[in-house]
Parts: sequence; structure tokens; C-alpha cells
Amino acid sequence: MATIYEVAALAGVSPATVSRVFNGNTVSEEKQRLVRDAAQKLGFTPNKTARRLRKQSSEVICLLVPDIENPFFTALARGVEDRAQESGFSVVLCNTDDDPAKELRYLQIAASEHMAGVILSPASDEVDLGAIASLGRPVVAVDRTTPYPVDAVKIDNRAAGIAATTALVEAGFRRIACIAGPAGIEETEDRYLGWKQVVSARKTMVRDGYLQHADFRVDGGRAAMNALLNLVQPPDAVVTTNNLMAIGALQALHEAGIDPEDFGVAVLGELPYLLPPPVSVVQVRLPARHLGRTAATMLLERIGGDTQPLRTVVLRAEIARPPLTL
Amino acid sequence: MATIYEVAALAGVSPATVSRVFNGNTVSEEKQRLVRDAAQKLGFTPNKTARRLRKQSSEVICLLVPDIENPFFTALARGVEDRAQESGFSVVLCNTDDDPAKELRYLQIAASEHMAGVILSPASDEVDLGAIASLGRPVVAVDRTTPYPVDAVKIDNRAAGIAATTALVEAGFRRIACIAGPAGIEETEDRYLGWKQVVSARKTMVRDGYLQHADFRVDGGRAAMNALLNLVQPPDAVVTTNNLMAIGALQALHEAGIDPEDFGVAVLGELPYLLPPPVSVVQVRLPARHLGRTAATMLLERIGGDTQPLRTVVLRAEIARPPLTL
DNA sequence: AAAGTGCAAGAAATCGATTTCGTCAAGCAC
DNA sequence: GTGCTTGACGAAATCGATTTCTTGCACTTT
Repeated sequence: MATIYEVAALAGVSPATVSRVFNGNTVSEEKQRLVRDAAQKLGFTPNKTARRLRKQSSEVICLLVPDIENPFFTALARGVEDRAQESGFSVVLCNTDDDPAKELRYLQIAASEHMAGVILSPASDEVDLGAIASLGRPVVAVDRTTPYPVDAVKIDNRAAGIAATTALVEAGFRRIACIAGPAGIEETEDRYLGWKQVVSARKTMVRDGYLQHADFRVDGGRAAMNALLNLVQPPDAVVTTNNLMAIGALQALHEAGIDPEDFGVAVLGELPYLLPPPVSVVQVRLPARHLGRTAATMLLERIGGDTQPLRTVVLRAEIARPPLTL
Repeated sequence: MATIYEVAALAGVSPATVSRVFNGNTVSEEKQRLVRDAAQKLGFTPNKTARRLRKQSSEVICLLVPDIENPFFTALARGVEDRAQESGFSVVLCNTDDDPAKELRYLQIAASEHMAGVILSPASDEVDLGAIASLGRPVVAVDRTTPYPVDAVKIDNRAAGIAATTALVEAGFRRIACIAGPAGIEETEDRYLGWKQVVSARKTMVRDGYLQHADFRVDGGRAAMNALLNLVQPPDAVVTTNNLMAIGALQALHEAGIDPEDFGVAVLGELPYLLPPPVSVVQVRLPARHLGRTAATMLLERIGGDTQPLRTVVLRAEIARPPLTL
């Protein structure tokens, strides 16, 4: 790895001049050529670490997601990465497992690594953005929001909940339950509120026990579905507020020997490669990749010095009806 | 962000002593306490960038995979990340999209970022590991191997191919086709050879047109399956050499109106959340997460100075029969 | 008691870039 | 011709840690 000094020596100029050549400053044609030739000959690549130390910032952005094995976040990460790449940025991807301690650890790393900014889907409401905030590094919240004053990109979750529930109503279902996420998480709370709004509008549809809370995972969805099926008057359809819980619910239905034709399932999120698609499954497609791309774009704008007021971008989910075209 | 100098000033010692306290060198009890108290008070975190510049290395490892949206690589990444975390390392995850140019770009970044090492699933046989190799940074190839002399972790692909094919034979299928990956990619080539070995052992099972090559994606699998179905004597079962192509194949079967009960499908890899599991699908579980964890372990050993001869670890895949317990 | 040994800890060099500051010369106005 | 602006570019400071070199003191050893 050749350094700027070796290039300078070979080109017969000062190191400062070499730096200027690669940073678009005023250098004469003549010396530009000399420097570039020398750099070429030595296979010179600027040392990112030294540059980062001096500039107190780097071309790396940090992406914190709860679970990279969830296809939703994978797609989101992909969107971030694609956009970052276009601007010459790298992405460090970290799993928080919805654990605030892990999250904090990664945020500290982001700070001490001089990363240019952070995109995160906060594990809890009490994220401590103090460290990066005090460094003036931009932060964008994605999918979930935070009490901190940062840019955000989210989905219109209430509308998505309404769309999902309405689709079931239109399909003729009348006893529609809901499997919601943990209480207090805004993201799924809004989706549940969408369900509630539609259901409440028709008195006959309101029933006790039709709201189940579960964690975000497959097993939680299965347990909740089983609880619903054990009610005296079980529902004939269900809205699940994320993709993994839907899988759990479908598993429970399958195990209970219920024909998917007879039972409506509306999913907020995408079921990966579901095959064959049960006729009565409604998916509300969440634009995960686009969410990531938008967040990255906003972050890069801030990194570039954009100082406009805080923004929250709300993306609309679109409904996909069966038959699904995969 | 407090610096080592501020801590030194507050503790009444020299910066060198502060550094020594945090790096396990000889410092008296007395000063240790002074320094730690001062550091605590200032919320001091060592500046990783400065340290990296001085030490010419960092606690970051670079993971290059062809496609992070493929659940196989997601699980692999998860394994790498978990192991890295345990040792205080961070992981930079990069998508190569099987594009050698992208791959090269990321390898250069890894080098100029002083990353501690690289784990990669090479996009092509002609990966240029020159840059990192010349820096003496360790490299581990995962899932696929390279002509370069580096450690590797892979799956016993031929055995997996044999197991998948044998399972179909045992289930009574006799006209077994194979949807293989692009010719020349060792990984799927070996799986296809496993199929070939089993089929060739029984003369009556060898037929023209039963070997299809496709890219690694869903659409490729679907096209290949359609081609198979259009043969004069179509197969009654198929072995697909990766997970995405299997999904494509299942789609094609579904679209052709073929009852999954009547057609055997053996998959090398896991079908995510397939529901309900068609009775005649055989999955050979590839231990993706473990693959990642093993690769990370080997890399960390090398980073730690391990100089034993090159190793190739081969992991055995295990077969999973329906009914699948998800 | 003089010389040798060991160790804690400060001073200063170092990693490799960027950036400020200052110099020098050319160009221009009066 | 003198004074002033402007631009190219070298010298040196800087980012914040680690590490080598050095010093000074306490403690042996003969």
C-alpha cells in the first residue's frame, strides 16, 4: 500500500499537492498529470483510516435492524445498501434482536467508528441516541419512530390495517379477529387500530377476545391463533400485524385441520414464497426495499449538509390479492 | 467525545499511561484507579479510528455474499455476526450480486479500511484476492471455494446431492430429473454430480434431457421445470440444487396443475416457511448458520495469529423429511 | 559504596491523510 | 515602478491513539 508520501516523492511534489489532486483543489495541469502518473505506477489507494481520523467522518453508514432473518428487514437492508452504494458508501449491518443493550452497544460503536450516520429501527422507545446526536451525526428512524427529533420513514400502518380488514369484510367475513404485536409498539399498534376502526364501525362485529397480543415471531402467532380457535365463538377470519405471526397463524390453522378456503387471513407484510397461495389470504405489501432506499436517501442528504426541518415520510402500502403472482 | 489527553490531564498522568491502562500494560494500582475514575467521569471511549491508524488493523470483518435476500445467505450472515459479536468484532455485510466488479470494489474497500479479515462466497473463480492478501489479512471462503490458498468452509455437496436423490428413489420415484445451477460453479456442480451418481447406478433411470441448467434464481427454476414438463416423457420427480430454483419449480408444477402428491421434489437447501408442506417434498437442510459461525471462528483464529496449515472444513447436510416441523 | 538491574511512567515519534498558514511569483492598476 | 491581489504549492500542524525511547528511582549484588 503506497502512501501519499511515496507518490509525492515519485512525482517530485509535496504530499499536500498529492492530496489536493485527489480532492479537487487548485493544482496545475502539469502537476496533476505528474501526480496521477505516479499514483498509477504505485497503485496508490488513499488510506481511508487516516483520512477518517483527519476528517472526523467516513463513508460508512450504520444500519440497525431487530432481525436480519426477517425477510422484511432483509429487503429493507437491501434498499439501503443499493442506495448507499450509488453514493460510494458502505453499510454496516447490525442485529439488535430487539435488545436495547445490544442496540446501545452498536450505537456507541457507530460513534467511535466515526460512521457518517445511522439508520435504525429502534428496539425500544428509550433508545439512547445521545452519543451520535452529540457528534452531530444524522439519524433516520425507519419503520418505527422514536421520541428523539430525527427524520423518519414509515409506513401508513393505520391505513394498511384498514385496507387489510376491509378486504376481509368485502370477502364476506364477519367475525374478524386481530393478532397484534406487543402492546405499546407504535408500528403494530397503528395497524391494530386500523382493524379496530373498521370493526367498530359495525356493531355486530365487535366481540370479546378477538384481540390477541403476541410477540413478533412465528410461535407467538401460532399461540395466538390457537387461543382464538378455542373461543366459544371462534372468528372466521384474522388480521395479523406482521408477516411472521401470519405464518404462525397459518400453521395453527393447518394443524387444526381448517380448510384455508373457509378462513380468511389478512397479512400486514409479505409471506415469503408461499406456495400454493391459499385463496383466502390477503397480503398488504409493505414496501420494505423502498423504505430502505428512502431512508438512505434522506440520510445521505443530511450527511451532505442538508439542514431542512425534520421530515417524516409516510409510505403507503399496497394491497395484493390472490392469486398471488410470485 | 473525550480524548485520551483530557483523561490524562484530569487524572494527572501522561497520555501514554492512559493508553497503558486500557491495554493491559504495567501501571501501578494507584494510577490505574486515577485513570479509570477520570475516564468514567468524562465518559471516555477510545477513538477507534486513531487506534486503527496506529495499529494498522481494526476489529471489523467484511462479509461478501452474492445475495443477502436469499435466506441461505441471511442465515449464514447471522452465524458470522453472532460469532463476531462474541469477540467484539463488527461485521460489514456486502452484496456482490455475483458481480465480479462489485466484489473487487468491496475487496479494495476492505483493504483500505484496514478491516481485520474477509469472509467471502466468491462470485467467480477469478476473484482477485491480491489486495488483501498482500496486506497479510486472512481470508476464509465460505460455501464456495477459490483457487487462492485460503481457508474454506463448505458443505459436502456431493453427499447432499446423493442424499436428496436417494430419498426420491426410496419414495418410489423412477424418472428423476435434476435442475442444476450454472455450469462451472463448483458448489452446485457437486450437487448435480451426486444426483448423477445415483441415477447412473441404475441404467433404466438415465434419460436424455433430464439435466437442466439454470441460474440460481426463482425464474430460472421455473423455466427449467417447464422445460422438463414439456419433454416427451416428463420426469416424475426432480432434484433442485438450490432453494430458490426449487421454489420456481414448485411454482411451475402448481401452474401446470400437477398435484404435488404425484410429483417428487427434493431440495438442496431450505424452503422458507413453506405452508402447507407438500407431502412429496424432501429437503436437505444446509447448515447455513453453522457454516457462517464456523467461517467466523476460523477467521478469528487467523486474526489472532494462528499459523497452522490451510484448512478446508466440510460440513455435512442433514435430510429433513415431511411432515416438516416448522 | 559503586555498579548493575528492573520497572513505572513521561516525552516524543509514529500511523497517513487533510488543512492551515505562509511564501513566492505572476498579473494588474495607477 | 510601486503596491496590491491572486493562485500554486511547500512546510508544518493536526486528528487521537499506540509504542519506542528515555529518565529517574528503588533495590540488589559484590
